[in-house]
Amino acid sequence: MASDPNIAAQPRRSRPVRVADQIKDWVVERDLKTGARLPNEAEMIAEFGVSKGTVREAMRILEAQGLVVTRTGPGGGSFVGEVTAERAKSLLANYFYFQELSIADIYQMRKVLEPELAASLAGNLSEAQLNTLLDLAARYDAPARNAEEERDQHVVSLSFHAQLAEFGDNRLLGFTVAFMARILTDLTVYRRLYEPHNEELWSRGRRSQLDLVEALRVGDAKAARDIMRGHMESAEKMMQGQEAQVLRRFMAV
Amino acid sequence: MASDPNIAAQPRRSRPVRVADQIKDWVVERDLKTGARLPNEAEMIAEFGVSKGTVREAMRILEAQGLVVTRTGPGGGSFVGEVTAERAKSLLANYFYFQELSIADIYQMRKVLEPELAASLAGNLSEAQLNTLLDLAARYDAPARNAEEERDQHVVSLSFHAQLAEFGDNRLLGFTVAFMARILTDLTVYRRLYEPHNEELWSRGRRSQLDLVEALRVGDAKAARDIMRGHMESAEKMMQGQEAQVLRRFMAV
DNA sequence: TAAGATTTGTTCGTATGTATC
DNA sequence: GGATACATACGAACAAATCTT
Repeated sequence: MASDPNIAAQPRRSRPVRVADQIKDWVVERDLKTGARLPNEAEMIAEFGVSKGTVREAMRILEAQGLVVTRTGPGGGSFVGEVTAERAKSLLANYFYFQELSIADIYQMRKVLEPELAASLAGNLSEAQLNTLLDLAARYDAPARNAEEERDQHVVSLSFHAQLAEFGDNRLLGFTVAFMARILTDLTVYRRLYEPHNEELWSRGRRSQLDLVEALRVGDAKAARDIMRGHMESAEKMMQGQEAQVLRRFMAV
Repeated sequence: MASDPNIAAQPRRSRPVRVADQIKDWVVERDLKTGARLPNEAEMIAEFGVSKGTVREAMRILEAQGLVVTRTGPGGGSFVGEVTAERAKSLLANYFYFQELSIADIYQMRKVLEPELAASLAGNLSEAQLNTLLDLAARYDAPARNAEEERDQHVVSLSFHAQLAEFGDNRLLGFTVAFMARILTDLTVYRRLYEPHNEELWSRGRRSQLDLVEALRVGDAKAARDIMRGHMESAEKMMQGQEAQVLRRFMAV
């Protein structure tokens, strides 16, 4: 109910922050849903007894967290805005900007989560969903001819996994898998020049995605898990071989 | 380098968010570290050619994301502020406020991640760290006598897992495990009145934590993994029996 | 302790932009 | 196109916090 679970003595909260907290409480108390209308500026000024500037700063705080959206014009105003997965990923990425994440760290999680996700999807996907996956796999049916093409294939390959994550019912698992795909997408790859393109690894990776879709179609959870586990192990090897590093940057919200 | 990876046509960005983005770019370009000083209000007004109110709204946006902190007085101003794990958890929790998370969802992930974490810690903890874990375990060495005590034990038990998460080197794995512990801590438990306290489950849970610490001490990764897996399975059963539901609320940042 | 300097915090009045009718 | 109802942005003044002397 309250917006502050740990009521530890804060250093001091500025007025805009306190107003933002009050609005959060206001929303939770009334159990307002996405799209519900909030009081307009003038009403908030009266309600909280603060100036326009303070109200506006409070709204920017809530907007930055994705909790409200604002529109100008007649019928405009502020509305409860659902936090999108995209925004949540960006905000979380900002945290890891300050952390040292290695390829090994990411793959330690991918190696257990992706197989788990694959197994839980086996037999639960529609024909349309399976075809969506095949379409993505088809977008790199030829070996990359240069570094740029290889990077493109890498990105598409990751969107295959992100798509898989969206198909599941478990929003927590789906979000986590999609977030890792996003981190890997924003990767700077320092490829060693003398490191040749490994065609055998590429064809194994492609093969495993097709096999995976087939296992999902026939509902073979164990096969899906095993295929994905093997795929993750090769993928990690490839990344390590390319001495990939996680790119440090802030994400737009 | 840029703060906007997907340059898709946005509906329109207000001046404060554009200023906030410019400041982010400014920080990334110069590779400013935590604590580095940002230009003061007057300088930003001159630099970006906007009013004081706009600059302040931009700062509130960055503050809400934990990217800057601001202090008043001489020597005050705005500084690059590391996003804390606490804040990241709060922001992420706001996303799941709008999602329907079940106990089963959370435990599908816990059952694979916690054993993985335990295994990776085996043999890598100092005596002091092991003792910290034992201290936490000692805080519920007697069966709960009522619902309130049981809830307290639940919270302390989760802090055991959160502590474990902090001891690891993998920040991604650690954050994810700690985040799940936090969600479970903010749980509303609707215990069925006719459901008696299950003392056997309690003693098994306590036993497994002590066994786990021992396995970690002697460096037996396989035992640590197995113990944790069993512990997770009992914990899920207990939660399901209590018809626990994930509490919906906004988190303070 | 007290005064002064520095920087953010807050208010108010006014004007402009934007979308709907 | 004009009227209306909103948010958006500016500028000047004053308040509060905090550091130094």
